Amino acid sequence: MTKPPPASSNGTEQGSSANRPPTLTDVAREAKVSSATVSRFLNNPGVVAEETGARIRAAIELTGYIPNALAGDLASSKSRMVAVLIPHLEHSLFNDMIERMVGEMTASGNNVMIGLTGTSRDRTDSLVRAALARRVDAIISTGPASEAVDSMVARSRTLFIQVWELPEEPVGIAIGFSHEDAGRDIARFLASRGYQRPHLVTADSPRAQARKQGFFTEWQALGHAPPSESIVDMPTRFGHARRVFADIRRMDERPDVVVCGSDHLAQGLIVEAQAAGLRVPDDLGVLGFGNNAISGEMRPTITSVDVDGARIAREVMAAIARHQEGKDFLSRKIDVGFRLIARESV
Amino acid sequence: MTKPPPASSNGTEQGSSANRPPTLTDVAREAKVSSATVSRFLNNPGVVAEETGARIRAAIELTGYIPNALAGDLASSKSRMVAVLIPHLEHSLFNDMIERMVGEMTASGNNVMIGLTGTSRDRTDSLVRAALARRVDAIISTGPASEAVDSMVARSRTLFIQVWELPEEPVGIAIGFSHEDAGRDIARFLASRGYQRPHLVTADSPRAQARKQGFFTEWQALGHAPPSESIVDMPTRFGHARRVFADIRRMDERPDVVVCGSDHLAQGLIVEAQAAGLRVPDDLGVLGFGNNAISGEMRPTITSVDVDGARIAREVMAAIARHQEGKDFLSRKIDVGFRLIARESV
DNA sequence: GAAACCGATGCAATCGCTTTCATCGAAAAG
DNA sequence: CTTTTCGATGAAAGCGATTGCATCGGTTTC
Repeated sequence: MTKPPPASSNGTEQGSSANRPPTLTDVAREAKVSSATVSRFLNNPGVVAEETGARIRAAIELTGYIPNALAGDLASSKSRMVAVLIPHLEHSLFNDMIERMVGEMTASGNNVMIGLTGTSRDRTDSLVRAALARRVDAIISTGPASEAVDSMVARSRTLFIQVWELPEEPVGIAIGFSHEDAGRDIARFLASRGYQRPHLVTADSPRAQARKQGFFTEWQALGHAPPSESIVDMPTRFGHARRVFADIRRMDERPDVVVCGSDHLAQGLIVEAQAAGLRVPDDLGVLGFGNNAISGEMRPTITSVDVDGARIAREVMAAIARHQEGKDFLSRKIDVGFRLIARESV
Repeated sequence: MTKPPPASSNGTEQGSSANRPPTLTDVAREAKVSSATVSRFLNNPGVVAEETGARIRAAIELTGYIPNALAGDLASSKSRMVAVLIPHLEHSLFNDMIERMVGEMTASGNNVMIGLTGTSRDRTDSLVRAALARRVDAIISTGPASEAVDSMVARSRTLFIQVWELPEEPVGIAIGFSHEDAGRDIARFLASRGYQRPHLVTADSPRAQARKQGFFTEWQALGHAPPSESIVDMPTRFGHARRVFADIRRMDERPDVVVCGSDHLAQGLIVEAQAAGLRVPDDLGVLGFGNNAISGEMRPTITSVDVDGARIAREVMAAIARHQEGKDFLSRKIDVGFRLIARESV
C-alpha cells in the first residue's frame, strides 16, 4: 500500500528534493508547519492537533521520510538502544533469555546491539567502550568487565546489568542467582538419589567454577569422597561429550553420574553412553544445566537446572524502565533463583 | 592500569568539569589544541604530529573521555553499524554465520544491531525501518521485506544484503545458494543410495518450500512416486521429532529415509528412532540440513548439507567494504553453493 | 469584561562531533 | 632570496533532530 511517489512534489520555493533523503524540515515544509511540530507529532502525537497531525502524516507519506535516529538521539541524549554482551551465540546457555529480551525491547521501540565477547576480557572491554560510545541506555552482560571499564561505566549515565550471576558488589545491578547454591543443591539431590561417584564436567569460567565449588563443598560435607572431574573449554557443548565419556571409561572407579555444565553436553553424554551400550540412567546418570528445550524432548528426558530466562528478561526490562525514569533501585541484586527439574536422566 | 583521577584538573579558566561526561572540547582544552585536531587524532592518528598526539592521549586519559558515536555518526553521516535480521536466535540455522559476521564486524570497528523478525513480515518491516533510522551501513537479512520497505531501502544509501538465498531480482545484493538445487541434489543422492520412500519434513518457509520443490521435481523425474511429507512450524527444531516420528509410524508404507530441514531435527529423529528400537541408518535413514557442528558429533554422524557460513560472512564483509568505498558491484548475486556431506546417518 | 489559563505552534539554541577551508611556519624548489 | 609546496593546525559551518521559552487565539473564571 505505502507507495511514496517520486519524492518531489509541489514543494514550496526551494526545489529541495535533490537526492538526499528527506529530513524533518522537508516534511515540515511540505505540511506547512514548523519542524518542531513534526518532531512533536513523531514523539508524542497526542500534543498536536488532529488536523495538523493528518497533514504531517500525509507529508511523511509523500516524502518517504525516515527519521534520523542518530540526530534524534544526539539531541535528546538518549539512544533507545541497549547492548547485550554474551560470550558466544552458538552453544550459548543464554539464547533463550536473549531472544526474549530482544523481543521485548524491540516491542517497546528499543533496539539491541549485540556483542560477542568470547572469553577475552579485552574484547569485553572494547565492546563496553563501543556501547558507551553509542550512549546506550543499558549494557546487559553475562560477565563483569575490567576495573578500568567499571569506572568508565560508573562515570557514565549508563545502566550496567549483569545477568545470570550475583556478585558481591555489582558494578550496576545484577539479576541472577547463586551458582554456588546451585552446585550445592545438585550435590544434595544426587546424594538423595543414592549416587556415590559423581563426575563433574566443568569449564574454566567463573560461573562453572562457583557451581563446582558449591558442589564439592556440599558433597564432602555429606561425607563423600571428592568427585572426579573433567575440564572442558568454553562454551560447554555437545561435542565435548566424546572426550568426557572417554575420560570416564578410562577411570578405575567408574562414576555413576555425570554432572554437566549444559544440557547440550548432557545430551552428548547420553548419546555417547547409549552408543557404548550403557543405559541412562540405569548404568549412568546424566545431569544437565540450563533447562534448554531439548532436555524435555531428549530420550531419556534430561534432569536439569532451570533458570527462568523470561523472568530475567522481565526484570531487565523493568530495571531499564526504572532507570530511564530516573528512579533508584530498591536493591542492586535481584535473585531470580533456579529450580532443579527432575526428569528421567538421573 | 587506566585509572583516570577524579575528572577535574588544572583545567583552564572554565571549571567545566561539572558532572556531565567530558566532550571532545574538554579534551581539546586540556591538550591545548583545537577540537578539530583531537577529532583527527581519533579518526586518523597519522595526520597529527607525534608530540601533539601524545598530549591528546594524555588528555583523554586524564579526562576519561569516551567519544560520542552518536554525534560522530551524525556529523559524518555514517554509522559504522550494520543490522542483522534473522527469524530466531534459538534453533537458528544461521548462528554460525552470524557469529562469524559479528566477530569480523567487531574486529573492524563496526557494531552489530540484531533484530529478530520471527516469521512476521511486519516485524521485519519495522526492524528495517529502525535500521534505516539508525542509518546503518548495511542491513543483512535472511529474508526479503515488503515492497514498501524495499523502496525505502532503495531510496536510502543503505546496502541491503540478503543471505542464504538467491532471489531472481534481489533488492540490494544476495549472497547465498539455490535451495531448489539443494533439494534436487538431495533427491539424486538418496536415489543413488537406493532409497525408495523418502519422507520430507518441511516448514512453511520460502526456503524450505524451494528445497521441497526441487526435491519433488527431481525425485519424480527419476521415476519415483511422490514422497510423503510432514509439515512443521518454524523454526525446524529438535522437539518436532516426536510428532514427525509418530507420523511416520502411523503410515502404511513406512518411509526408509527422512529428509529434515535442520540438523537439530535430524538429531531428534535419530533419538526417536533409536528409542523405538530402530537402527539408523539400517532401518531408517536420516538426512539433516545446515551441517551444524553436532552433525559430525552425533551417533551416528549426520549426513547433511553444508553451507559455508564463513564464506558468506566474508562475502558480506567484502560487499560492505566495497559499498563503503562507493564502488559498484560486479554482480548482484553471489552463489556460494553448498555441499552434501555424506556421513553415517544415510 | 478583565485576568488568568490553556492548547497548539513557532523560534532558535543546543547536542558533540566531522570536515572544508584558511592559515602559518618551515622546508623545498627556482 | 623569493616562490611553491607541504605538513600541522585552527575557525567555523554544518549534520538533523529535540526542547525550553515565547506567542497567540480562544476559553474559563470571577
